[in-house]
Amino acid sequence: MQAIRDLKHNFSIPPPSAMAGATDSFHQGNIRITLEDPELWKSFHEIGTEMIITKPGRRMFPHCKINISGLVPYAKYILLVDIVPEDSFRYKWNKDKWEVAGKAEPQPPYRTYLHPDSPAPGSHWMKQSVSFLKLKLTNNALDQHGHIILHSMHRYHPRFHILQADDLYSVRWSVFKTFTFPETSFTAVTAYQNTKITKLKIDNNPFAKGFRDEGMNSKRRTNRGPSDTERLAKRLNSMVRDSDQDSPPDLCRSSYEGLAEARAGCKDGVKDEPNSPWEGASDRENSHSLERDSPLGSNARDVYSSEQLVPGHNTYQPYRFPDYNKSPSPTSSSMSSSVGRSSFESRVPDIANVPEQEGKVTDLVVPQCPHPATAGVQDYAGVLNVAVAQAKPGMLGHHALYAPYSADQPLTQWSGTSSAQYSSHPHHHHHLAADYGTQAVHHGYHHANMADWSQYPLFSYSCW
DNA sequence: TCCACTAACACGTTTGAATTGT
DNA sequence: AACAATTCAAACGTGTTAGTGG
Repeated sequence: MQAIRDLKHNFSIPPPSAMAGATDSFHQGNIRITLEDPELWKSFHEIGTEMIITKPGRRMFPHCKINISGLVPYAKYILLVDIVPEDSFRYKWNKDKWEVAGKAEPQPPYRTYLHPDSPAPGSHWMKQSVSFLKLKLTNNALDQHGHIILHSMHRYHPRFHILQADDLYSVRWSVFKTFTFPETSFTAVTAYQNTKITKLKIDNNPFAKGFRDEGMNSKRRTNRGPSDTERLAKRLNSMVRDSDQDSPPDLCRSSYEGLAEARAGCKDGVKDEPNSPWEGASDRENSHSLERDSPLGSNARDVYSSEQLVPGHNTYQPYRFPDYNKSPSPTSSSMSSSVGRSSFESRVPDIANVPEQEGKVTDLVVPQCPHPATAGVQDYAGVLNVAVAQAKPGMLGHHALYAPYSADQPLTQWSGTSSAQYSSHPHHHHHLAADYGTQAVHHGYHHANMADWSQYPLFSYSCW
């Protein structure tokens, strides 16, 4: 609990003058991240990526793996991943298509995954690719392992955060870079719905090799003896132990290298697939369009583009669109999206010329107060809600921090730069115009009013 | 009846400790 | 004695599917 208090203090709001200076000083960097295996991600995205979520937790596939450049080699950074809702709907799989099934359920406890190498020097992050292999997704709201909790049949996308800090206790005024990749959006499911996704996963994931041989699945036991109970207990024990043990670094531990060829072949096959899994989405030109996937159309896309939302899921609530009935389906969204996302589509032809894939990035200023604030609900501002697989010296010694869900934090407080402000950054827009689908969007978000920061946490308050 | 979900399943991959070699 | 390479068993991760429950 002392750790929480310390963090709370570190993330409290500093004087406006301090903020202005710090903001300038951190803009000298040019941090870039690229998504590894972009073709694989696109292959999935074109079909409609599904991620299995289970009670004990399931890894993502494709994995979140990135390459980073532009960091100060000797400065220390913390890498975080969180997964945020794509829209405010619940979906269902109906006759080879995803359809809106209703309003989204209330957000589960918000969690952020902290890369186990954090904090590490920039040189460490840049010398090799950074994978979040051990990030797990669960649908268990009471999960004790620190996995990221999601709702089944809801759509999400991961965000990558880079924070310059010596450790979680000394987060200073720094630019909080947030990156997103449109092709990493996915639907959380408890069982695969789209058989094409299943096939793609089996073809690309070595762990699924056991299911490649036809006929083996017919072998199923009907008698489940006591040994099963023992086995289950054993597995449960191992899971508990695993959650408590230090995990080896995730850096460059990918075991899926050498799959590029199979992937390329797979992708080609997908490209020729005439049917989109999203209802009414038939325009191949929009195969990379996010709004194709969302019944919100351009509105949803605007929310997506406003990647200044470092706070938890709950901050999305006010920006959701409860009258989803007005958005008939992803079909209409596909049509209306051209206005809101013109820059995305215009850059599609340029993808081939883009050497590497970058994430959409957001700059955020992480506040820190030199003086501890008195206890109070608002004083929880900025406490990281982090799931960490491995604690380093100086880091939190806990594997998971939990946050109560609340939906009373207006997104507008964090979106001082919505699409309008976003457009005011021509440099970033250039990236958009040239590289959508492969390039990240870079948002510069700077809050003009300190009151905005003082009222809302960077991350939801956590306790354990 | 439908649908989302769970648990058990079998098997390939990964991991890391133990062993052997230099 | 120290280090590297190899071996091997346990643990892990995977999609499938029967069963469950709302």
